[in-house]
Amino acid sequence: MPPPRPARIADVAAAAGVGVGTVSRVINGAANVRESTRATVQQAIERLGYRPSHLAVALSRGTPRAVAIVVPHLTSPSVVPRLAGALAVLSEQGYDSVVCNVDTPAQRDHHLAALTGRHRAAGVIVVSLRLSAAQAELFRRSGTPLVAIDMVIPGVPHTVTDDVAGGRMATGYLLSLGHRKIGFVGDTMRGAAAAGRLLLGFASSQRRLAGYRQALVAAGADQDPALVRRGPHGPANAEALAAGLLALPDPPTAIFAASDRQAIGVLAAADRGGVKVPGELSVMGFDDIESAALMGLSTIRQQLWESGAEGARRLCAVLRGDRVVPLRQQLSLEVVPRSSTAPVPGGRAARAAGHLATTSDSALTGIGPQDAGGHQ
Amino acid sequence: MPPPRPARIADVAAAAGVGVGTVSRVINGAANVRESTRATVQQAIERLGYRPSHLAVALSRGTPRAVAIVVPHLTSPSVVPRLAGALAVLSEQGYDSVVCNVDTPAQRDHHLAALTGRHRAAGVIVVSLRLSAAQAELFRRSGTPLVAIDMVIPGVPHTVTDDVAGGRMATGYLLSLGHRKIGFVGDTMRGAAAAGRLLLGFASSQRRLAGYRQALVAAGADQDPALVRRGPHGPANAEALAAGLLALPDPPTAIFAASDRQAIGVLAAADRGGVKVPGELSVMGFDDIESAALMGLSTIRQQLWESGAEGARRLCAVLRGDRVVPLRQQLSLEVVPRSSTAPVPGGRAARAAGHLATTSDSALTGIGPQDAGGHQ
DNA sequence: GCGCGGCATGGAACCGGTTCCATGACGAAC
DNA sequence: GTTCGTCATGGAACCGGTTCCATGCCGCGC
Repeated sequence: MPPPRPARIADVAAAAGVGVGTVSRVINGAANVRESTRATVQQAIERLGYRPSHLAVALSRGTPRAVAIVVPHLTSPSVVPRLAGALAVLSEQGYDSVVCNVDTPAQRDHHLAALTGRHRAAGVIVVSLRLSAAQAELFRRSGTPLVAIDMVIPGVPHTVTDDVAGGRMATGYLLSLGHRKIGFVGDTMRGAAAAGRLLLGFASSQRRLAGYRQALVAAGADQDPALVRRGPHGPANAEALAAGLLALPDPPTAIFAASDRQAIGVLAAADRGGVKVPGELSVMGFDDIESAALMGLSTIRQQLWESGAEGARRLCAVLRGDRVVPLRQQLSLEVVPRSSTAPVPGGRAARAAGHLATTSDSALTGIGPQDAGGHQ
Repeated sequence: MPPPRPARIADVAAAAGVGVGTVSRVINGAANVRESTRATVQQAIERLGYRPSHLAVALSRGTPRAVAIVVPHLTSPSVVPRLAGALAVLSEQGYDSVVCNVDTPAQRDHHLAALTGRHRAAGVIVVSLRLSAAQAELFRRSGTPLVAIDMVIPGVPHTVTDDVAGGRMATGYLLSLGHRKIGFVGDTMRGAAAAGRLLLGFASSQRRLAGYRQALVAAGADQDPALVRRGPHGPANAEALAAGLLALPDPPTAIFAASDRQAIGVLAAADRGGVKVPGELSVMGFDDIESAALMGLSTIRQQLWESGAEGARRLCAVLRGDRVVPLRQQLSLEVVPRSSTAPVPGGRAARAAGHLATTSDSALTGIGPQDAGGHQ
């Protein structure tokens, strides 16, 4: 039988007539090896078809060459680009990426506990997941480097966006089109928890709502509590919420949904109710997931792919031993006008629309409790 | 400092006053350990906060507890559910899942070569990716178990669907609604390769086209080559292709797109051209991705999540040492009628629509070169 | 009372690398 | 010619578990 037993480093050493240390140096490209020796060893490696054991290397070096990424609700469209961005960077840096998908709190706790185990992962990236103090402490004590994406964890490098500013931008854009009665559709914590879903999106929904309110206040526009509808996450629920808004005696002329998925539910409600978009109703989403472009949905673009890539880059920096400062990294947002928004029927305004369309309004961005930083 | 050095098994043994072998037995729940000893060791483990080294365990046992999943174009909506299904099963079975996203042939080759390395992965799942003979041979020789999803690889367990039958079902459904001029929009290999994209979707597009043709022949319907349009993958391209169909002097009353993403492009073209769906044009997709439901797109449902889960289950079976027979596992398809299809305007027919709507037509399924098997 | 089987146990060998230290050869400087 | 430094090299120790084998103790049967 040709491959009775895979060759190990000692076999190569014997075949090349050298010591194991020399073979190791050749493999790792160490400097102090005579050229002729290197060639001899190289030949022996090829002749025996030798491949180093990934496990043995990792064990000797004392650290696995794999990082784990914990994501909630993998099927949710906004997390996929984040994951893809992280995978691209990690792959390029030579790391294996262990992906942990999490749909329930139990799964989250299970994976987080497991990942703090010894020699489990060189580092961990968590996406959109809140950690309990105990869990964060577990990471600290186990010495497993941690970075967060779309979630603030004290003492941990995190890559986020300013959702409050985003809420202001979306609402400000609608205001600039002349809309004054602007509805909001988003999700609640309570409903989300009751449905067994994690807090994915909740925190951001809450902050985007805050931005919505700030923009309305700043513009002196109508702030009718009846125009704010919140319920469990998901397009189907959003559709029901939007239907409620459209059934009002004096319905809004525009709706800002806290996410593109929910905005798609709003579009469905409009379609079902015979309300023309954007003729009678403007709809604004958030995230700029792939479907948004396909459906012509106006939205706030969030750098999803880039957020994953940046998180991964920062983790790699930590793994190299670099200090990552500042901990907070904030990616910018951008208004993306498409065909779901239009000036309010019969209204004036729409003067600043062209301006707002292609860049984030720095004046608006500057308002509020959160800093509006750039990259790094 | 409290944690100067993580405890290892020898420390536990010393603390408990036993040998390392005994500690190992306690950890792994071996039978021959006196109860009092077990308790002592257990206490020592907890007192020292001992956690076994994942790497050392894997190295000793001779196999990593991780499997790799190679997927093309992670951002493509149809692969995400497949991945999620596989992750769910693997996680439940206690495996780490290393995800390799592949966007170019070079990346594919790189990952496949790496994964055959020694102690790299306990097994590998490839999704929608063709392997060269050399690559398949590499897996065989390296002894790395391999299973395929949505791709036939000789000698390797694979979980697939009958795309030809699916093409027949989609076209047959449109025929049952009375449509006779039915267009096809799909992708080509040439265009895909030119764009640097992999063969993702191409092979299935080709087979779905074959089913389309079979159904037309069987129904004695119009088979105009001008109604078949193929180009690079992606909704934007599909939109252009569909626009071409709609601009024909005698345009089709229905279009079958080889995938939901392309169908969404068709919908966009209809929208842009002022063609009412389903009033003037019926549109049929394939896959049943999440967006399809949101947009009311009629489609052929493929069990995407389940395909990933089944592939993972079969890999686990191989890893347990079970023989997996037969190699081919075929998942069923289903017509999902939504609001993008309607009886042809002014037509009779639509008699069998209700029937076809909820179940695959077994008569149609039986035709053609491929077997129509069930699960397992 | 003695021999034997079985069970709990200790510990060495092993998984397959990396790394550090000791060694020997060689050239340069004195 | 001798000594010292440098460089290539061999090989043992180590990473942290699992596993197998030898050992000792015990109880049982004769």
